[in-house]
Amino acid sequence: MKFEATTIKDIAKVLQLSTSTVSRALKDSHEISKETKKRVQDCAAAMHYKPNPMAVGLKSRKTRSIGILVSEIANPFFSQVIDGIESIAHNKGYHIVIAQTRESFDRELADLQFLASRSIDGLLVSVSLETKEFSHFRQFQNKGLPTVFFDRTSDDIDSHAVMLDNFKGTYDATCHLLEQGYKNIAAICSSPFLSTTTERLSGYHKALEEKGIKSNAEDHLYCTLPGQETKNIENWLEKMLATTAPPDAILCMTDKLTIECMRTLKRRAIKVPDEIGVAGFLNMDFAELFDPPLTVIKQPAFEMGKVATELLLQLIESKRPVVQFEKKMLFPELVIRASSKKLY
Amino acid sequence: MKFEATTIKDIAKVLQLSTSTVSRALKDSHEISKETKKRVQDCAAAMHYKPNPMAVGLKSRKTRSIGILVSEIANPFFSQVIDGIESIAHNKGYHIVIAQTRESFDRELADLQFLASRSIDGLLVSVSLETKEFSHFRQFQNKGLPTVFFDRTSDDIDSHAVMLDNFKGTYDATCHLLEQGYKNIAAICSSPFLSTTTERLSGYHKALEEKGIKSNAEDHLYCTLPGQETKNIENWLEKMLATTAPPDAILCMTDKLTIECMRTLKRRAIKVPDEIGVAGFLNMDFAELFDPPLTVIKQPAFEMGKVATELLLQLIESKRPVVQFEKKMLFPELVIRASSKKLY
DNA sequence: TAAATTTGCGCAAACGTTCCCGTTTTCTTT
DNA sequence: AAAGAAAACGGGAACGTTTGCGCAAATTTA
Repeated sequence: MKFEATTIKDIAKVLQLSTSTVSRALKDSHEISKETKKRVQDCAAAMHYKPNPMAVGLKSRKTRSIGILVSEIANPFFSQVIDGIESIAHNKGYHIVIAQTRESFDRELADLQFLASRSIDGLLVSVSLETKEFSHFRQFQNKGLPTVFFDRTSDDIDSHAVMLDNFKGTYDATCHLLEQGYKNIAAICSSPFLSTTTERLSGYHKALEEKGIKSNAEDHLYCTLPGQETKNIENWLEKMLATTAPPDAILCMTDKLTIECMRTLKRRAIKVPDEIGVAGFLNMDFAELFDPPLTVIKQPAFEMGKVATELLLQLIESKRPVVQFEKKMLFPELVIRASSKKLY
Repeated sequence: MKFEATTIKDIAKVLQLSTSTVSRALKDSHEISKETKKRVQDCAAAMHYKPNPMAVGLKSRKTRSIGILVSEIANPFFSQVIDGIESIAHNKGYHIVIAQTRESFDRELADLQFLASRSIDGLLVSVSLETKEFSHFRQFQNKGLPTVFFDRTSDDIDSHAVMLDNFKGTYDATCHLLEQGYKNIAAICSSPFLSTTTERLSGYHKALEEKGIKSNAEDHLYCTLPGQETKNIENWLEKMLATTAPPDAILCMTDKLTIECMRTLKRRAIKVPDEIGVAGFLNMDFAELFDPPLTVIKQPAFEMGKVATELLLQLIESKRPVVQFEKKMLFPELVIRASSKKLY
């Protein structure tokens, strides 16, 4: 199947002009007369002329498209971020091209190659669960690929980044749980190699510390393997409940973990918040409809997508190499609901 | 910022060969000697050669990317579909390029232009809420753009399509509600111009008819305007509850409407299912965690994305124009939970 | 052993744009 | 009125690939 489209040549032939003149006329160049410009532009409109992006790209070495590398498109948080990215990109005339790593480092590597082989002008990345070092990104950055990290990022990479104030998120949530009177707050978190995890853990620890509570690391569950969350939580909970001082509250540090934690508690018929309090990250605007309504830490996901894209476009369109990088921080919102209200 | 990459020319220069030989050697052509091929391929690997997609695209008129046009990326149903699309596309070496209409016909038109101006090899579409006719798609199809519709589609378009058995979805759900003893089942649905809406309505009507119940159209709420769902449902519910025979159950015909309906009921402190039963479309795997656990019609969204993409790639890669079009139908799953269990 | 075929490679055009240089015509300037 | 400048346009190379054709050398066939 082929797709015939009008080119500059077609217009040139119809109007008895050269392709250079047509090209310039379409660009509203000063060295073309008013009348010729009008003729060309009218003709182009009539013939439904659209510049061939690949020809333009080949000349200009620009594609007007930006790549997105995330772990899972269907994760509501990421799809909200992508929504934000698209909204800015669309305004500025950029396409978005998406690849997902499914939390695999190998796929991250492959996708990066795939995207970076000059079919994108810039890259927006949230690294995979398995990613422990960033040399592959640095390599492409050094080759001139503008890159902005969001959500999951790292200190030892020189690049723009947009992230949540993760510390504040868990600090506030933990303080809230403590205020409610919970004494023994356990934590379920993702891979300890993720920046988000360490930041969230330290917010949690800080809050405990301030109350003179020392948290023992055995209370933490690290879900390092993607897809194993349910089983991990199940086993961990069993173990925790059997201890002499079982937790009276759980803080879940990612959306998926919050959901899976609630699911496990429900399956085991453990009442929330009666028997155990729950708070956690969750980026859905209907957490109020849960049983019980969930206390959540909400991220400005859409906003994060927008900010990251603005930074990236700024990078792409800058004339001279950028050496000063910005780290933008966005703020979480703690929405308190029944799941964390201690009943006396 | 520029992005230098090795080209075929560079390899040719290093190896003292012509570009044509290099090109052919990389394609494993039979008219190049074994040794030369090896030299070229080794050299290409060493220099990290990647073919320039735009140059290839310009020659071949293929981009190895497929466009996706949906109303909302962040809608969980669509993001699951996109997940399915990506999984197939990635395997076959295709990029995905996404645009969202935000339910606006004008944006649909603009995005279609944007995508179709030869930067994609094929298109996957779920039309906007406002779309009442399909001539714009037909126009691009006739120009040779392979197009596959999914979810929201139409009978009067000649193209592959993948859709849900919407009739079965609402028929089964309505039968279930009737079996539970609900007598007066109201319906909340989306725009009546959408294929999904009419099909879902007819499944609902058929089930009622079989029980000798005639449904009056005044019981239906049509949410035609995107973003107005909450207000519409609020007003409609108020009106309905004031009638002499208020509904004892509600069937919600899209994910968003199900959520908004539950939210409204909760806000008005109407007990489900005690005062009113609820069932509806919802594509989240944690509907069990709602209060009450929700009876839902689940769509195989991931599967839908996969099937649609397979059809599209088949279309793209077919030698001769395809004239026989397939309509594939996928089946919904009714998951019965507490929200629709009538209490006696 | 001469003719025919095969093997292996290079030349150059093409894909649709852009842009650096001309070249011609018209308009200023002195 | 002659010279210079500006205005308006065309020629053609280049971006990185692919591919039909041509051509020499090596190999097979009669």
